[in-house]
Amino acid sequence: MPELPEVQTIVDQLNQQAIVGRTITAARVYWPKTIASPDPEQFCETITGLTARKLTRRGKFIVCQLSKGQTLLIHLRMSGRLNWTAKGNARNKHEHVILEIDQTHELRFQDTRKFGRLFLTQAPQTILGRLGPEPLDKTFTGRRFLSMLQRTRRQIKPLLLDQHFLAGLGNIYVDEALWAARIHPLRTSNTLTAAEAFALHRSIRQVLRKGIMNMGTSLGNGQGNFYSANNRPGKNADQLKVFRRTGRPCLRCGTTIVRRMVAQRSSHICTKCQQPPCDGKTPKKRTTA
DNA sequence: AGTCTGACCTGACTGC
DNA sequence: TGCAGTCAGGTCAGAC
Repeated sequence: MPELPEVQTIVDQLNQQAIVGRTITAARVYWPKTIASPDPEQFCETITGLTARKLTRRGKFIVCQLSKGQTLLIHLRMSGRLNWTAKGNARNKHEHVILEIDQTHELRFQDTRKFGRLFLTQAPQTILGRLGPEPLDKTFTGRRFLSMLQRTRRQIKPLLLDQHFLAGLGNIYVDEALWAARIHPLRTSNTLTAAEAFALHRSIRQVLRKGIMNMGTSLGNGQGNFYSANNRPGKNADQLKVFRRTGRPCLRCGTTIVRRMVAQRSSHICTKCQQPPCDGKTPKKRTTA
């Protein structure tokens, strides 16, 4: 669930906790599969005693540069959270990794669905290097995006979800960006006009910036919902124009928003604002939620 | 080259 | 009230 704005929110808050300069004084792993590499025992042994040098984000990864050339990469996947807490508070059953900080605090990796992964590595580029450009980076220009779109003939929605193509977008912000740019999720990437590509480029950056400003999107109250490191939900849900608005009127034209499956992902579309491609293909119908 | 499926997991929700 | 079935914001490997 956490996409770029949610991950950025967590990174910003952990930086406010002044995590940089602090030392990991112990590590415990309760669900071994959470540690992608090295093996959990080696992970605990290596990370203990290391000091945080810098905390940043790349795509949906939280990147924590540590002393001795080590880097901790955290991917939250669907339901991962980081809890910052005083040492010694009772562990909840979904907290799978605990890093003790300066013997006084704990950074806990909580993950209900257990899809999230932690990597401790001296070569983070072997993982991060496979990611596409950062959508909010200065070098990600409209022209560059246009040329990226022209190099392939994939459906635009799964393409935008592909982290190797562009890093950081997930289902929510892709639906929002496509709606804002009036582009149907089934359009083939290389059929977008330059004007459409520029509009989509603009809308991607806008929805992400707004998501960050609102400190992420939280939907409902479930276990998998987004909560920041301070245990606060994001405020972006009210700002969503199309995602999970099935059956309600489009905020631009009043047409009823529909939900369709596109590349096995639920997609929310205004069929008037977002004209389907003219190749005769009809999207698979799906019951509305 | 692009698309699709299943796997990884638990909890929330729906319908009977 | 309880149970079974379905679905969910992500990513990857492997088959076609």
